[in-house]
Amino acid sequence: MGLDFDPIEEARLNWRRAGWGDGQAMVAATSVTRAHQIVLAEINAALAKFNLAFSRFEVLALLYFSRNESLPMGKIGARLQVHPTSVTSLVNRLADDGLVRRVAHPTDRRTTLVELTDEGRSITPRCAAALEAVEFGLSGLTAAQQEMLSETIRAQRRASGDWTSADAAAE
Amino acid sequence: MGLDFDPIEEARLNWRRAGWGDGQAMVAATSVTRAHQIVLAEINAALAKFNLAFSRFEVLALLYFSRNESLPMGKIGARLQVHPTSVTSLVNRLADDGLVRRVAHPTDRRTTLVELTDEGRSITPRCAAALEAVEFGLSGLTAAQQEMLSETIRAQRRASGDWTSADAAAE
DNA sequence: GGTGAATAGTAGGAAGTCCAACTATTCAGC
DNA sequence: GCTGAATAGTTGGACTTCCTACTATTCACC
Repeated sequence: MGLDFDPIEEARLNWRRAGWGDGQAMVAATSVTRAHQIVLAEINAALAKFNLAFSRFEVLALLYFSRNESLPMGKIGARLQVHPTSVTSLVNRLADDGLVRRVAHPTDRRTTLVELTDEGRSITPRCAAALEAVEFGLSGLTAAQQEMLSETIRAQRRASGDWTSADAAAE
Repeated sequence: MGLDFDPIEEARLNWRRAGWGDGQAMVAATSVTRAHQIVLAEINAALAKFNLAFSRFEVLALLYFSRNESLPMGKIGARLQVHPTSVTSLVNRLADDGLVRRVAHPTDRRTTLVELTDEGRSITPRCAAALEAVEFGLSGLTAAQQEMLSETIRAQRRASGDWTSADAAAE
């Protein structure tokens, strides 16, 4: 906020001056970190009136989209790519707020299903509208820039093995 | 891991199907979140042997680059764009590990200076080399892609007021 | 020069994330 | 069918982040 220069550009100059490299990867990684910070802050501000944070909304949206509005904990973690303990924590808080409930799996007693409550089902589209209204914190970018950002990161995600290119059989 | 489809592309389809919008901003924001997750995980893995996390390395690098290898807490927060309480927490842990120390400001008794210890000074370039070796977790991208990513995010950062374009007076 | 606003930093608390360790359940193979 | 490996979740702890106070100090202005 109070700076009169781009701090990341400054870091690149310092990095080069120290002979640590061209600073390109450093700048890219730092930019990603900062972009995440910006996006998360604006998203959370938009969701504050619903008493939600982005990660919790992601769980609600995932359930909303799924066939029976219910999914096992593990599936949620795999889809959102978060740690099992994070899923436990998120579902705990969502359940505290009455937006989801835990249900026993009919055949596998190891598995816990999470399903939307009526309140969860009703709040989810309203949250989505609030997020669309602020363009997920990315209103500083044109549609083309948003697209380019997504595509570039997609290359990185593919390289990181986020998914296998659909030649393989189903799980 | 484990998925045979791109979960973000899947989310875009669901988003459209529900009539919530074109999903472009959602995909971009989700991509940024995931990119941050990937980058942070790889960076932290590279720094694990130094018992550091990225945010702590950022503090060390900033001090390393500054004139007297010391800065006020507040300046650190402004440069790294993190909350004052985060700076307190980071400096606490760096000080616990003997990499920095707190020093009283000579004239302003409100201010606390943070300066590198000998150990901090010696570890910093070695961490930088470790990060360059893994390209900050972005080795899945070409140099051109890294550059494009940085430039696109730069537009968002400018729109978010990360800095004022050097026309304004100093702070 | 004394009062009130601004500034610098810290403390306590909530949330999110990860890890390691643990319980419970299911499955595989002899 | 029994034993051991694999799977599903949870618990407790560490770390990072932010927020809302709060203390201490400095500055601005009457």
